[in-house]
Amino acid sequence: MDDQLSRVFSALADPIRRDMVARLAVGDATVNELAEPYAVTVQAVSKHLKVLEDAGLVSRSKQAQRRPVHLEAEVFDLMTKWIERYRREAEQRYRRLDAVLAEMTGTAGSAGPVEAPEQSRVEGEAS
Amino acid sequence: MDDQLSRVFSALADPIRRDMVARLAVGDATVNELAEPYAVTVQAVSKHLKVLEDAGLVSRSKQAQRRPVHLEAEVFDLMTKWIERYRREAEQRYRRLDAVLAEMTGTAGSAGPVEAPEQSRVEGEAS
DNA sequence: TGTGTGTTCAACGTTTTGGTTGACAAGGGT
DNA sequence: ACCCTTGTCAACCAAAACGTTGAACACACA
Repeated sequence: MDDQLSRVFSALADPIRRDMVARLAVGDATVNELAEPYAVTVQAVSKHLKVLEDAGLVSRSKQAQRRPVHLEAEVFDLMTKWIERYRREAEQRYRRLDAVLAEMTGTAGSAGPVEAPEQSRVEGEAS
Repeated sequence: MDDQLSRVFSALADPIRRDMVARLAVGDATVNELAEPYAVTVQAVSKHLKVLEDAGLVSRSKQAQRRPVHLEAEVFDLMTKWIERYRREAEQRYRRLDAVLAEMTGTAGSAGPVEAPEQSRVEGEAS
């Protein structure tokens, strides 16, 4: 895993970690509090938190010997931006295709490639 | 990996797969077209597509001996809903905390747990 | 000063992931 | 009929993910 977007998606791919995020949305919590609902050891939860922290989804402050975990909402925007971008493009294309089909009224199948779009080497992570 | 949300996040955790989604947002493509930009074998790309398909992000139609890949935009909503929900909660809590802090003007540190919120066993995947 | 609590580190085992090569099925094109 | 292209399947491999146990570290408190 290299870039942050990968780390964020990867972090949220685990149900336990998603659940912990849900829990943290309610309020900060300690590692033990977070571990309590699950049938895993505290060490495992600590590792999960490290994953979330590396993704920037969570921060840990050092308060006496316990480290309250805090959810960082900003990183969510990174995902939202990525998702919205391509969802929008896909939907636009869908409408465009609809229009084309309406015009030629059923010549090509609705599953055909749209003009073989030039293989434009998508720039992926940029933006 | 069991539930769809996990599969979707996991699928998008890989840069190549995200790039393929970006490419598919422009228009449908065949496996070879998708494989062309990358330094991996066609078989590897085929596997990536299987992951995307299992996540419901992509569908493959059988057209002669080639199988055009099509992006399914709807699944994105699943993620967006999940993300927005907890981002909103976290931000609300942040504002609430701000208000509390403004009221008591700096008694507790800004990192302290907000009243130890009763360990309310978050219902996670529901909704 | 010791003892207990909260958290992390290190080593280990198992499963999943992402890649490879090689073989094979399914359909055009000539 | 033959081959050639397109894509998948199977077996294998190395590395990463997720869990465990056991030890260590950092503090509070008696």
